[in-house]
Amino acid sequence: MRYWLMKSEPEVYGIADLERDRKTIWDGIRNYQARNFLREMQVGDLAFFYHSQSSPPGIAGLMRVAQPGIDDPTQFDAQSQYYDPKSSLDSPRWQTVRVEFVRSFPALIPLEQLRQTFSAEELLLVRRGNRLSVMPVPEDVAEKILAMVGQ
DNA sequence: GCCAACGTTGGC
DNA sequence: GCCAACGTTGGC
Repeated sequence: MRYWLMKSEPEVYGIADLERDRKTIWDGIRNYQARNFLREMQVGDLAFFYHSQSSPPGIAGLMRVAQPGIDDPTQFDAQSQYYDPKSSLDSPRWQTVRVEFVRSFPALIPLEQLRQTFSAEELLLVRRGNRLSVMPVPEDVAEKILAMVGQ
Protein backbone atom coordinates (compact mmCIF):
# COMPACT_ATOMS: atom_id res chain seq x y z
CA MET A 1 0.00 0.00 0.00
CA ARG A 2 1.22 3.49 -0.83
CA TYR A 3 0.62 6.34 1.57
CA TRP A 4 0.68 10.11 1.25
CA LEU A 5 0.07 13.16 3.39
CA MET A 6 -1.83 16.16 2.11
CA LYS A 7 -2.25 19.48 3.88
CA SER A 8 -5.26 21.74 3.98
CA GLU A 9 -6.32 24.55 6.23
CA PRO A 10 -9.47 23.41 8.05
CA GLU A 11 -10.78 26.99 7.92
CA VAL A 12 -10.75 26.62 4.15
CA TYR A 13 -11.46 22.91 3.70
CA GLY A 14 -11.11 20.40 6.52
CA ILE A 15 -11.83 16.74 7.16
CA ALA A 16 -15.40 17.60 8.18
CA ASP A 17 -15.96 19.15 4.75
CA LEU A 18 -14.67 16.01 3.05
CA GLU A 19 -16.86 13.83 5.28
CA ARG A 20 -19.85 15.88 4.14
CA ASP A 21 -18.85 15.89 0.46
CA ARG A 22 -17.52 12.27 0.45
CA LYS A 23 -15.33 13.18 -2.53
CA THR A 24 -13.48 16.26 -3.68
CA ILE A 25 -10.95 17.41 -6.25
CA TRP A 26 -7.77 18.43 -4.45
CA ASP A 27 -7.36 21.64 -6.39
CA GLY A 28 -5.13 24.67 -6.05
CA ILE A 29 -1.73 22.98 -5.70
CA ARG A 30 0.76 25.31 -7.40
CA ASN A 31 4.07 23.87 -6.34
CA TYR A 32 5.98 21.66 -8.72
CA GLN A 33 7.27 19.20 -6.15
CA ALA A 34 3.79 18.70 -4.74
CA ARG A 35 2.35 18.39 -8.24
CA ASN A 36 4.90 15.73 -9.13
CA PHE A 37 3.78 13.68 -6.14
CA LEU A 38 0.14 14.15 -7.21
CA ARG A 39 1.08 12.79 -10.62
CA GLU A 40 2.49 9.65 -8.99
CA MET A 41 -0.70 8.80 -7.14
CA GLN A 42 -2.71 5.74 -8.09
CA VAL A 43 -6.25 4.61 -7.42
CA GLY A 44 -6.52 3.15 -3.94
CA ASP A 45 -3.53 4.97 -2.45
CA LEU A 46 -4.29 6.22 1.05
CA ALA A 47 -3.58 9.77 2.18
CA PHE A 48 -3.49 11.34 5.60
CA PHE A 49 -5.51 14.53 5.82
CA TYR A 50 -3.36 17.09 7.65
CA HIS A 51 -4.80 20.25 9.17
CA SER A 52 -2.34 23.11 8.74
CA GLN A 53 -2.61 26.66 10.07
CA SER A 54 -4.73 25.40 12.94
CA SER A 55 -4.32 24.98 16.64
CA PRO A 56 -2.90 22.47 17.03
CA PRO A 57 -1.86 21.40 13.54
CA GLY A 58 -1.95 17.66 12.94
CA ILE A 59 -3.39 14.66 11.14
CA ALA A 60 -7.17 14.66 11.25
CA GLY A 61 -8.13 11.62 9.22
CA LEU A 62 -7.65 9.39 6.25
CA MET A 63 -8.74 9.54 2.63
CA ARG A 64 -8.28 7.45 -0.49
CA VAL A 65 -7.27 8.37 -4.02
CA ALA A 66 -10.38 7.78 -6.11
CA GLN A 67 -9.28 9.24 -9.44
CA PRO A 68 -5.74 10.24 -10.37
CA GLY A 69 -4.47 12.23 -13.34
CA ILE A 70 -7.01 15.05 -13.30
CA ASP A 71 -6.16 18.41 -14.84
CA ASP A 72 -6.88 20.91 -12.09
CA PRO A 73 -9.88 22.83 -13.47
CA THR A 74 -9.09 25.98 -11.50
CA GLN A 75 -6.00 26.65 -13.64
CA PHE A 76 -8.31 27.50 -16.57
CA ASP A 77 -10.75 29.60 -14.56
CA ALA A 78 -9.94 33.29 -14.80
CA GLN A 79 -12.20 33.93 -11.81
CA SER A 80 -10.31 31.51 -9.59
CA GLN A 81 -7.53 32.54 -7.25
CA TYR A 82 -5.65 29.55 -8.67
CA TYR A 83 -5.96 30.70 -12.28
CA ASP A 84 -2.73 30.22 -14.21
CA PRO A 85 -2.53 32.29 -17.41
CA LYS A 86 0.53 30.31 -18.47
CA SER A 87 -1.46 27.11 -18.56
CA SER A 88 -3.71 26.12 -21.45
CA LEU A 89 -6.15 23.35 -22.34
CA ASP A 90 -3.60 22.10 -24.87
CA SER A 91 -0.80 21.90 -22.34
CA PRO A 92 -2.19 21.97 -18.82
CA ARG A 93 0.45 22.51 -16.22
CA TRP A 94 -1.26 21.38 -13.02
CA GLN A 95 -2.56 17.91 -12.34
CA THR A 96 -4.27 16.62 -9.25
CA VAL A 97 -6.46 13.81 -7.94
CA ARG A 98 -9.99 13.24 -6.70
CA VAL A 99 -9.97 11.91 -3.15
CA GLU A 100 -12.70 10.20 -1.15
CA PHE A 101 -13.36 10.26 2.55
CA VAL A 102 -12.28 7.18 4.50
CA ARG A 103 -12.45 8.18 8.15
CA SER A 104 -12.00 10.96 10.59
CA PHE A 105 -9.70 10.08 13.49
CA PRO A 106 -11.33 10.06 16.94
CA ALA A 107 -8.64 12.52 18.01
CA LEU A 108 -6.29 14.63 15.95
CA ILE A 109 -2.67 13.45 16.00
CA PRO A 110 -0.83 16.67 16.80
CA LEU A 111 2.27 17.70 14.89
CA GLU A 112 4.10 17.80 18.21
CA GLN A 113 3.43 14.10 18.77
CA LEU A 114 4.58 13.30 15.24
CA ARG A 115 7.79 15.24 15.91
CA GLN A 116 8.36 13.24 19.09
CA THR A 117 7.74 9.93 17.33
CA PHE A 118 9.41 10.29 13.94
CA SER A 119 12.68 11.68 12.66
CA ALA A 120 12.95 14.07 9.73
CA GLU A 121 14.28 11.17 7.67
CA GLU A 122 11.23 9.03 8.40
CA LEU A 123 8.62 11.71 7.90
CA LEU A 124 9.18 14.72 5.63
CA LEU A 125 6.48 16.59 7.49
CA VAL A 126 8.64 17.06 10.56
CA ARG A 127 11.68 18.24 8.65
CA ARG A 128 12.68 21.73 9.72
CA GLY A 129 11.27 24.39 7.44
CA ASN A 130 9.13 21.95 5.52
CA ARG A 131 6.36 23.64 3.55
CA LEU A 132 5.49 20.93 1.08
CA SER A 133 1.72 20.37 0.97
CA VAL A 134 1.76 16.92 -0.64
CA MET A 135 4.32 14.31 0.33
CA PRO A 136 4.85 10.55 0.47
CA VAL A 137 4.77 8.69 3.79
CA PRO A 138 6.79 5.46 4.05
CA GLU A 139 4.59 2.43 4.64
CA ASP A 140 6.09 1.51 8.01
CA VAL A 141 5.64 5.08 9.24
CA ALA A 142 2.06 5.12 7.96
CA GLU A 143 1.31 1.90 9.84
CA LYS A 144 2.70 3.38 13.05
CA ILE A 145 0.52 6.45 12.60
CA LEU A 146 -2.54 4.26 12.10
CA ALA A 147 -1.59 2.29 15.21
CA MET A 148 -1.55 5.57 17.18
CA VAL A 149 -5.25 5.96 16.54
CA GLY A 150 -5.96 2.28 17.01
CA GLN A 151 -6.80 1.45 13.44
C1' DG B 1 1.60 39.20 14.04
C1' DC B 2 6.29 37.50 13.58
C1' DC B 3 9.60 35.33 11.08
C1' DA B 4 12.29 31.22 9.27
C1' DA B 5 12.54 28.73 5.32
C1' DC B 6 11.64 28.12 0.93
C1' DG B 7 10.13 28.82 -4.06
C1' DT B 8 9.71 31.97 -7.91
C1' DT B 9 10.75 35.87 -10.75
C1' DG B 10 13.39 38.70 -13.50
C1' DG B 11 17.46 41.71 -14.41
C1' DC B 12 21.91 41.15 -15.83
C1' DG C 1 23.14 30.75 -15.14
C1' DC C 2 23.53 33.66 -11.08
C1' DC C 3 21.41 35.79 -7.41
C1' DA C 4 18.81 39.62 -5.17
C1' DA C 5 14.27 40.77 -4.33
C1' DC C 6 9.98 39.37 -3.47
C1' DG C 7 6.04 36.31 -2.28
C1' DT C 8 4.20 32.37 0.26
C1' DT C 9 3.74 28.81 3.75
C1' DG C 10 2.94 27.55 8.16
C1' DG C 11 4.46 26.97 13.08
C1' DC C 12 4.53 29.51 17.02
